[in-house]
Amino acid sequence: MSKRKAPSGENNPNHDFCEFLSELANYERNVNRNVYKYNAYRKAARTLADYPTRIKSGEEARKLNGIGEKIAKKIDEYLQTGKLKKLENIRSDDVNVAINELTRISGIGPAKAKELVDAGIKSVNDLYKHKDKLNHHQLIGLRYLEDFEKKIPRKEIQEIEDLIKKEVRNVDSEYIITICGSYRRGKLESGDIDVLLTHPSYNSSESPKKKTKLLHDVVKLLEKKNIITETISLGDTKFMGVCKLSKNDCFTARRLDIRLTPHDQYYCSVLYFTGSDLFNQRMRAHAQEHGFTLNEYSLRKLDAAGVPGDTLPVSSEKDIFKHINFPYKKPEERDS
DNA sequence: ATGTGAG
DNA sequence: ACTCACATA
Repeated sequence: MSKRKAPSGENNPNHDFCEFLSELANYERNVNRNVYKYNAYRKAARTLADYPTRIKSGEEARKLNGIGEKIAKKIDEYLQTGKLKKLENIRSDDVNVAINELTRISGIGPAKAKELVDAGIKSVNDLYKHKDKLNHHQLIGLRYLEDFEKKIPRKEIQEIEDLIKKEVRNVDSEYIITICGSYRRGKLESGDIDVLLTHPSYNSSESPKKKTKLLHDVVKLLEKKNIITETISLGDTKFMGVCKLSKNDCFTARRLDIRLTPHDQYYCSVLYFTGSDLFNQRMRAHAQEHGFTLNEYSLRKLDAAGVPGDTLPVSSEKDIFKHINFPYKKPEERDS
């Protein structure tokens, strides 16, 4: 789940068009490394996803933003034959197949995958023989490929949450910890564990000295307690790595991210990282319409010229909803 | 420093 | 949009 999937609208009348456009988009990005075509297909897919009724012809689609002659033709072909010749070719293109397999590994994106395929490395199996071509992140991705593709049961995240909170607060009871993502939205399983961390002593105006220690101390502690087992990357504000419920091998390795945010920005961050992506998009649009700008860090009023002013005081998620006059939604209600 | 890739 | 790793200058 750590890899982004296409923003395809679920229950819209043009869902199947969106699907094939997004598959074409990925092909252009991954295999041909053509971001312009990639963006063009994505834009067309977005347009169709927002279109309220079923498209009946290429001609009808042609009138829409981002859809020109070529895509209109594909829509006609798809409507008439139920498939796309180009897509059939792509699906049987072994370079495409190889790239899609290699990008399953955390740390391998389209560029690295292409590089590997060009060097004759075309499968996960081949990778074991060419570990010298991989960096630290990718080696971990390869080692834990099986584990990382497994969903994490809610119960397990709950246990990890309790464990992390207990150990961290035992050292400094003022740390504030929230696990965000789909877990916070009440889902029964998640792709990874996204921990948000803050401390009342750390504000956005603060010296940059303090933060360095705050995150690093937590990471060190969780390593000592054998909760964190691997570090993929560690900066002053973001940790990416691996955790296990116990040091025994019988537990699955899980992707764990910890981000440290200033206390005064905490609730904007919690809101943002709880998602869903679609909900965030909707909420930001609403904020815009009511003369505000909302991001991961702050909520600010826009002046007449649309320039952001002072940051509004926020000491809970509800404050944010209240400020922009958006009906409060519990995390469980934020799937769309 | 700066750019690129990845999440 | 932004953070971190890594390569290259």
